Amino acid sequence: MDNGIRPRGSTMRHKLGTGKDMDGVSTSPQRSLIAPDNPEPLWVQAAELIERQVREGVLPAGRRLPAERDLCTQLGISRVTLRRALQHLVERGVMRSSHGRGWYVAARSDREWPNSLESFTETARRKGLVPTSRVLRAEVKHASLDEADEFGVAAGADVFLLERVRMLDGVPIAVDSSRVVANLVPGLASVDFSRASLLDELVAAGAEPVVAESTIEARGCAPEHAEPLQLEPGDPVLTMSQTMTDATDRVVLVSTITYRGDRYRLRTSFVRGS
Amino acid sequence: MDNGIRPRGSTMRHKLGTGKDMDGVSTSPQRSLIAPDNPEPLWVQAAELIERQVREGVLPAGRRLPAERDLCTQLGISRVTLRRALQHLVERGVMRSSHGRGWYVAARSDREWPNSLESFTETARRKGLVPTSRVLRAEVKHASLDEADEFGVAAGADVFLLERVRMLDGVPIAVDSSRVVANLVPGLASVDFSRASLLDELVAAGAEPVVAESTIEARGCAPEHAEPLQLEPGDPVLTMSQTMTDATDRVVLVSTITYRGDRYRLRTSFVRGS
DNA sequence: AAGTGGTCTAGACCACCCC
DNA sequence: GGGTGGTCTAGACCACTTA
Repeated sequence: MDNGIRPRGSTMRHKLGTGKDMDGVSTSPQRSLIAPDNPEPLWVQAAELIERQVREGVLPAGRRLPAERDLCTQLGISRVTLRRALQHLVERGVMRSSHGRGWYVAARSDREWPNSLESFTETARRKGLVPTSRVLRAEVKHASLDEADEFGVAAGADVFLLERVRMLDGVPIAVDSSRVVANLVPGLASVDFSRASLLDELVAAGAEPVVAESTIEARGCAPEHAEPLQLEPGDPVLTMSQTMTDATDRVVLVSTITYRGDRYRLRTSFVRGS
Repeated sequence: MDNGIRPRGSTMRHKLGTGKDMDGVSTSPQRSLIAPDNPEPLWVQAAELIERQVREGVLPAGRRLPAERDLCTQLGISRVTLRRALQHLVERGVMRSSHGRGWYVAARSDREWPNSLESFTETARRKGLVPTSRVLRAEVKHASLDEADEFGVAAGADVFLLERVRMLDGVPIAVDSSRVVANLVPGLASVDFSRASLLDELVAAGAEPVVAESTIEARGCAPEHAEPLQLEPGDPVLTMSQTMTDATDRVVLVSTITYRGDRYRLRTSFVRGS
């Protein structure tokens, strides 16, 4: 093998399968893991290929993978790269390793738990419910002193405020109140947020959140949330406040979601240690 | 450099510093990163060394690290190993990289956020408060059908039940109700849990939890929790239910913590993506 | 153009598991 | 002892940033 990175479109550097290799990871005929024009890193492609086969049931829970060194030749990648992919799948709860024994597909229950807090949309998808929104407010206003501090902008700067009732199958579940610095995403005021995702707009505008700092607490329902949530003031609600930052450390989104206590439950799983 | 792993106690393979190297990571005189008898992986040692210097202020927030290739020679490790350490520190919120520019110490605020849900003990430490416990119940009982299912044991098997009021500076904050399969940790009934940590006992018994699946919700306070929490029934409480599993997939701990809504707030930060 | 992080490789040794 | 994952290395090319 040549050293360094091969020209991504010239060399086919592994034999590989006709749909199924042994009991291991299978690849489609005529097409290897490596899509010559795929800009994604190899380890991402490898991870996606394996995860897809797990999701589709080609690799059932508990199945042992071929040995790393075998997988390497099958996929045509180095062991370091393969292990990076597998490590990624461990973090996603898809695979588990056992020193001296091998790699195993994780139990289905492990895969159903998000490794960070499950978002409203993810919950809906997992449960097969249809998420919808009713917009209460969508307007540009001037930043208060507190908001200016949070976003790191001048007080009085334009801030877009979006307040929505989030529903599952038409049943009101939560009130989402989000704020974005207006000049980060031009044209926000003209978007129909009963359908659109605020997060998608941020990503499209090049302000993708990468870190979310969250606090979660239980409170009594505030009077202004009682009507949209069909609750009495004082009834238990779960509030999650998040501050999201992009890769350049800009605060791009500040949101507070207020869930009906009896209609929503946050889920997460995490690895303990260090 | 020789190939493979050098004998960990024979070769000193890097020059290195007299307390401070340029503006970069400093190492103590007479002692390099590599403790010959340290069984920890090199990348863990490297990560700990850097994080220590960040915590102690030797590397202030925003400071740029020396280039990877320079750090490698300073620390006497390969670039792959160094990058593994740095990647680990990214996940812990200690460092950030900028393609083409360099590595930077993350803002202090980022480091104060736990990457998984902050535990009661961690909260106490962060705030400088003293965590204490009052034991309500500590007894061995027979597993109910539900408990048997959760733990994967036979109904009627011995289960240790521990119920405590958790306090900060003497103020009641939460009621913690935990269950452990009794034969996993012999002698549990004789431990004084007003001081001891149940988690520590599990670790000592070789049943260290590695994964915790958690659900979080807001409820009205149950009658039996009203007195220990000094609340009225129906007042908002935050409940977190956790199922912890060890490396061999055994369920080792099932717990429910009920926090006073007005006295506790969960904190977490996580990386979005994929 | 030089410097820096991001990706990738081939090959080595170590530690654990099981026969 | 053979197989398997875990760690580590030296060196290469690519992509972004800065001057």
